[in-house]
Amino acid sequence: MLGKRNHSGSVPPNGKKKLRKRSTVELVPESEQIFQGKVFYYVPPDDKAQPRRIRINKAIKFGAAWTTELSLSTTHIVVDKTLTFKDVMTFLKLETLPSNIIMVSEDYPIDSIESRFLLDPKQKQYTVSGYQEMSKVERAAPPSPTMSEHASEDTAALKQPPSHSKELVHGSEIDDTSARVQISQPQNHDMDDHKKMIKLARSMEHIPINDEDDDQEDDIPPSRDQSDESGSDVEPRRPSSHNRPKSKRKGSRNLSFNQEGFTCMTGGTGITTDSNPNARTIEILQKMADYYVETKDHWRQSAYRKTIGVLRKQNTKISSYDEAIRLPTIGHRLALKIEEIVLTNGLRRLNDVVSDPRFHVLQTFMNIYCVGINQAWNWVQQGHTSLEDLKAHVSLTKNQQLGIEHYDEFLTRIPREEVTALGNFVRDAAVSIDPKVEVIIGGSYRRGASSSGDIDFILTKRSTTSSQELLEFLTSLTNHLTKVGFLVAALLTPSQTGSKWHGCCVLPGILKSIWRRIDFLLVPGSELGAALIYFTGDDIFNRSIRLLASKKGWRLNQRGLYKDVLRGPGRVRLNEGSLIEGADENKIFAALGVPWRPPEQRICN
DNA sequence: TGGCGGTACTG
DNA sequence: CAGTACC
DNA sequence: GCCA
Repeated sequence: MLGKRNHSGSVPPNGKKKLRKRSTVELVPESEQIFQGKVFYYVPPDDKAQPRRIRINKAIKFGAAWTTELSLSTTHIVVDKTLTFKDVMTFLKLETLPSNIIMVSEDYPIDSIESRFLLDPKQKQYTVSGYQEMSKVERAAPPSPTMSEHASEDTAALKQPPSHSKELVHGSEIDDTSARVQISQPQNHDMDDHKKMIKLARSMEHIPINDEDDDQEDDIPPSRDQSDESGSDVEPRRPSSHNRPKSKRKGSRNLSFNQEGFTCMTGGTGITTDSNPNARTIEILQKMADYYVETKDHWRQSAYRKTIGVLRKQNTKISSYDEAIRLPTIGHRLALKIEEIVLTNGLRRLNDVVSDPRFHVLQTFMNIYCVGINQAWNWVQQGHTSLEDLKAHVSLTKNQQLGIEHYDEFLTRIPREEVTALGNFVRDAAVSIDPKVEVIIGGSYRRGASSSGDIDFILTKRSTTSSQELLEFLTSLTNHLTKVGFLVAALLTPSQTGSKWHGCCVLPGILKSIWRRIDFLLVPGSELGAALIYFTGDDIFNRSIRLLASKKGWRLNQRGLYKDVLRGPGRVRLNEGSLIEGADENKIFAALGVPWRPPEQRICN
């Protein structure tokens, strides 16, 4: 039933589908792997039904990769015979089929395997019903109600949107690092198998990566900084051979984890690594991380970002598998990849992705403010290739329109001196409205960055105990700053219980000044410490220290550190907990057993 | 095998 | 609710 | 992706 399915589907809120390792699937000899380099997306995209599971496993056996998330590298959509073309397009929320994806019926892989050869997908028996009519005539044909009972069950499954978590299953452990190249070039439907094979062979010849040159690293001199990237996570490191779990700290629970392993315990070095011996490796891994954004595989992306963070801290070049695997957060596959990068100056897998023009389009779209992976992916799927396309053909929210209008500006970094100047401007205005208000610049600026992606302000007042008490002040401030031409747009304003304001500003009186992203956070004095930790970051540090708190049975957020937090299955929080400390940054560190470190040493990314 | 931060706002 | 954002 |  559909209700049940939808319900259970939404229970694991982050789509925890997991990559099912088919280590049990034994591959046929490589020469017989007719699906080598192909990536199959099945509809419905699961293997819950026994027959489909068997078919999928068989395809994997013959070299296919199986994905449950449509992505740039998908080569085939394999459709259950009970479904029509329109069903599939509706399910995928597509208007047209991307030209380089082949849609076939479920018989296609089976027959190909039998004939030991990639068959012509255009043959009638492999086309999905409704496909030809749709492509010939351009009329909106009503869905043919010719479905068996079995079919209706499967269409019910389609109600579940194709979001969340992808699985890419290769038959062997070797997968992506190895020579299993993803073929992502357009494969015209009228290209015959022979030509395809030639093309495939050719594509496997190149090893080095194309530097698509768009990455002028400019000057990111000292320090990293915040908003250039975000959304990684942190977790304990391997117990570093020497220091053992040792005694428990403070009144905390039975600590069955190694606190020393948390990134927040050591933080960043604080040293400004200008040139890192692992720069090239980092560059490639960063692109891999970008690629995994594309696949919506958030956690895999995180793993890459963590690895990048670790490599950045090394002052020697990590060249071999053995060197790499000893480092925290670097496991078997990343160690393999690091070795391959050093050896070949690139990663074969990546080459195919970055050379796909859609990859760049996707990245372009995602750089629009308030456009994320899902929106960007949908637009790419619909065939849009430029910001002009979007302006002309899709409906944009107000913020997205602003994002496009000021696309380059929002990507332009703000020199530290300008942040200081903007800060002074805000401070003067704030104090003139309420002399008791304090203005603190947070974000990468507080971490000492020489340039920032945006400007973050904490607005606080000693005597206050709730952010609402500052709402009126905020209104006066934004009104005033708007009137004098400092604030030029509001992107997000606080709800009645809210505490954040997002918008844009310029330094008045400067010709052709650049629009800057600016954020205000209202903070009562009683929460200043927690807010400082939050607003100083970086994001990796925040995740690490919050995870640490959670392992102790506590909770850290931007308002305070709380104890006695009960959590249910999946760490779902069941209660608020009771406040340990909120006002003093230092005391929060101390309570958690984290050695104090100044903001500059919280750069973990 | 199931974790991987915790929150606020929009549509 | 999903999506996007903040660090 | 990695880790407990």
